[in-house]
Amino acid sequence: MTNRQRTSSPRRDGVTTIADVARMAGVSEATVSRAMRDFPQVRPVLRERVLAAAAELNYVADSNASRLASGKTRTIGVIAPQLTTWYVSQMSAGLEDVLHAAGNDLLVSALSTPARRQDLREGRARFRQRVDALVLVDVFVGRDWTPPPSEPPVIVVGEKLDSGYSLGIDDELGGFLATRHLLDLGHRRIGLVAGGAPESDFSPVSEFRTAGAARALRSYDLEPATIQNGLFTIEGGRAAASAILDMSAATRPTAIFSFSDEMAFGALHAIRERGLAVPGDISIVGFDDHTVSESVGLSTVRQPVRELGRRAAQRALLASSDEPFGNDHELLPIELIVRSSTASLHSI
Amino acid sequence: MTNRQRTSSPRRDGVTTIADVARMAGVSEATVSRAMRDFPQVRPVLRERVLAAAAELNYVADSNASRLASGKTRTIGVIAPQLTTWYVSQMSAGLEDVLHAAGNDLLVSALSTPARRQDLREGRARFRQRVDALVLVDVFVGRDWTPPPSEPPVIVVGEKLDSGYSLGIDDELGGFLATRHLLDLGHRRIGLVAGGAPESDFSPVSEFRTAGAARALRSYDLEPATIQNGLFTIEGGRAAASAILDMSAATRPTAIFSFSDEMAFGALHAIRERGLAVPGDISIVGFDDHTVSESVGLSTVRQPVRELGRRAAQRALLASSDEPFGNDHELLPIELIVRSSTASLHSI
DNA sequence: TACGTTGCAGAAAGCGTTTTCACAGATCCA
DNA sequence: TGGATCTGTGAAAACGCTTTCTGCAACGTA
Repeated sequence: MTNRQRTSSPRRDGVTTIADVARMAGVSEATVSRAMRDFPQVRPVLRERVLAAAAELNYVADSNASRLASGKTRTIGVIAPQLTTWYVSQMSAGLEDVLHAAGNDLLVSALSTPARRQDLREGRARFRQRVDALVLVDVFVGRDWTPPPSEPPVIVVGEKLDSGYSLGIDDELGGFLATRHLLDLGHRRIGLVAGGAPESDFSPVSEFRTAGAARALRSYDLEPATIQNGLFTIEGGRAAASAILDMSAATRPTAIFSFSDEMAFGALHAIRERGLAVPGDISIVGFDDHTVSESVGLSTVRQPVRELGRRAAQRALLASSDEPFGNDHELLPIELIVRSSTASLHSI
Repeated sequence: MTNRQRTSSPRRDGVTTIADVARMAGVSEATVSRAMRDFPQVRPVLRERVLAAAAELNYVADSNASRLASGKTRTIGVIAPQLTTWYVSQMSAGLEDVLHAAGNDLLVSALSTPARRQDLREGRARFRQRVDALVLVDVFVGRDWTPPPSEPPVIVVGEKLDSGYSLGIDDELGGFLATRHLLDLGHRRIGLVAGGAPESDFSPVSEFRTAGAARALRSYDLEPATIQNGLFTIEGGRAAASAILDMSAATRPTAIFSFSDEMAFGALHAIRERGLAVPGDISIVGFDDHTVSESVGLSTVRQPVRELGRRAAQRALLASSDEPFGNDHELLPIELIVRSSTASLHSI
């Protein structure tokens, strides 16, 4: 009965601590700590002994204790307006792909309410000291925003930042490609279904895609026939499309460019509800290349969302180590995918 | 120059600690801790002073330190085979709904590789001492599985457990409803698109839905025309449907019951690829009521996934406090939604 | 007046790691 | 052969909280 010192009253039942391993391996706690983390200065013999003991006892370092001692959480946080969109779930999967492989964890948080800025502040507060880095998906901070010091480094996805690290795609180009495709097919009255928060302006992403669309239209001396806010939701897309279909026959677009596939799905619904056919009566092109877009034959602009997530995670990992981590805006390629939802105007 | 004691060298720059607040409010750290957590035994005057100081200094307790001291993480973990399915992302959203409101965090992890059991063990190990409770979504542990002690309590979604807490829907009933709907429409050759891991058996969920389908068919002295494994993915659904469509005209089903809407989307694609029409040439009913199912007019069995997530979160919260937390299997209601992908056989 | 109580607040002892610091022994160089 | 430089290890000091324990007043109660 010699153990009465530290082994006396563990709070949670049989959790083994570093002390147990040290005792079993006959070394100090410090050596266990070093051996477990593959530090070079521990002799192979001892390392083996420690690892064996750890395995035997099924020991895993308490992450909270190690965080407290080291200042590293091995956790990356992701903040997004909502978790249910296809875009965000793909992104999370991409993040998880690389974080898991690197032994890091993913902490997610939604900014459900509309008061974006405030929530972001709140979101960051909740994550402060909890994560090594933060990935902001689709939460638009304003390009002049600069991450405050004494807070975890931030990776912004979907918006270009003046300073700091951001990544995304060339939205202007995407808008251009989709619109030119429609123009190439002979369409001249083109309606846009853009997106943004309910009562606020369109999101920066929308602005850029709109600009791209406008550029394409300009070469024909045209303007968008109408721009509706589809809120980047299926239901919103349906409402937006309804509004477009309600236009008088003379002005009603013959083609719709929806800034997300999900909104396009809603639009498809609205179109079918009225007994109209796609692409017979109206063409529609989306954006994203949603997983089900191929199934429903939706033409779209593909963006590599999961890959975006992977890159963001790599960057976050980099930022969380103390690597020099410069300002940059990384752009991933996009691609127009033509399926059966768009057709030549003259074939009607 | 009186402060040289503990204030000397903070590791991360200007992070304010409880000591700062204590000093500013002129009380002890213990009192700050108590005041911040609304403990009753601190005088209102002091509480005010503390809260004011904390606000002034923008103080937030370091969660790792408090976890270490208290043994509570205020974090719930969720483990799922993959993050990209609609089902899982809805579930996560539901979890987040209530966790966020309760001031808890959500830690997510995917079990990407096929070796389920092993991964689960690994997943749990990674989460050990990191979360107060674990939610297992769609990872099938076997109904006789019982959570090991000295690990966080587990909530299982989608599988009924003999002991422990689980919740889900009545899958057998769901299978029955979908199949009877098809039978009511006059279909007699019905193909099933079930799901499970690539090389393994069908998942328990699939087994139950199959049983329900069999029960419905039995009243007509029938059996499923075929059962294909669609892997619960869109692509898998497409392949499964292709296999079905390749059957000889005499045996080919006139209707398909797909165990998930996503697989049904894939099936729709396969059907359209062959120039066949839905529901003209073949009827199809799905399962889930995926967000885009309404848009594409897919008949389906709706299950309240997000609500399932909310319940799971509530239960996880309960389990993480030391509430008595009995064994139970909670069932949420499901509902057949008839849209335009199913039609009477005789109308063909 | 003396003696429990009770209510509040501070001191201090953890919580389980990591990391600095000190140190013994081995190795090196002149 | 003596000092100087390495190497590998352990002791002990953080890390920033929570919680127990202790103690001082103020309050009945006898």
